[in-house]
Amino acid sequence: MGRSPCCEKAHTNKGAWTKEEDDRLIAYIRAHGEGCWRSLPKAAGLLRCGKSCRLRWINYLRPDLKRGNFTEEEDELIIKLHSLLGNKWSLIAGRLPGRTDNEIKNYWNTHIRRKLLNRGIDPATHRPVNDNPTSHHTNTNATATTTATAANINNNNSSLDVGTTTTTTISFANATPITHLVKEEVEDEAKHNSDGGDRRKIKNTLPEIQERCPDLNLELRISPPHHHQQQQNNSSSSSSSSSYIQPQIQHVNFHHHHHQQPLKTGGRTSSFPSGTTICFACSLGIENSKECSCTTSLNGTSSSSTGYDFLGLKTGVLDYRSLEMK
DNA sequence: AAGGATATCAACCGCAGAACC
DNA sequence: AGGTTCTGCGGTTGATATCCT
Repeated sequence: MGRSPCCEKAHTNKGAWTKEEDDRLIAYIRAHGEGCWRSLPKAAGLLRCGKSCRLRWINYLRPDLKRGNFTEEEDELIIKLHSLLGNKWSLIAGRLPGRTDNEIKNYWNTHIRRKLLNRGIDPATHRPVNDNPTSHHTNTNATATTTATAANINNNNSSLDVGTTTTTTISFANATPITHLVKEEVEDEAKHNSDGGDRRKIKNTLPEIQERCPDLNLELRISPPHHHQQQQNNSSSSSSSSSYIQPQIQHVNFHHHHHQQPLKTGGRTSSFPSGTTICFACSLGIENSKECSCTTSLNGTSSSSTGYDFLGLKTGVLDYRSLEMK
């Protein structure tokens, strides 16, 4: 597949941006909005390649960037997300409002890696440095892990047959040996929802999607698609592979040590046990998105103030249809 | 004060999927 | 269907700042 260079390199500036270039870019995007990066430099009167403009805007000039030092909470969130997602910086950044993937990537490489090493944790595997991979499956902890994991696979049905309401619950707590069970689902979700789509890298990081966060227990329930989705598939895709039901990740159960009250959701709205119905999209800070089906938000306040789109519900990477907190 | 080592982070590069034609 | 373009991603580089001797 041939491709032309993204710009006339001979006529473009490189290196650090000047104040004037920044001003031009900001002014242009304010007037015309983002997008069409290839044609933007010329239209904005910049001697830069489109990619460079995009990067400058996204990583530095965007008005919603937070800047400043990372907080301890952000540190810990990055560590947890990295333990789940690996080097998927854009996904991690999607859960840290005001932070960019580049910023987080740099921060990881310069600060957090060292921080974890000082704690005796391998930043690549999130395991103790002296816990070599070959011994992992044979030590006593690993045995216990396997047992616990098996117990956590709560499969209501032995198969994923068409027409059944099979749900498989996978707990990420102690979930190392069952990584392969969710690997396919996450990869599928990621490849459908990742904007840039980079399966090459997803493959590289998926083996790391396993429990390394002792206080964040993520459970995935896998079951056939929702009824409405099947209808959608039937109507929109004449070449649907009806003999093959793509398993769906249905639930994420957050078992957080400090949050014992249940938050059960179903579809776009969720209900507290008391019967209070909340909008799932609102509860996750995406009340203005197309996912939002209500006009009110949790507790009458804009949940976007939380800023978090935890686990990709905004970006759609992990398009869980319901969320359950225990 | 000098200069070498190390840390930081903005920017670049190449790749790959999506979208378009 | 296949070629081309656009876009976004993660890895890497290199300029600058800071620290250390």
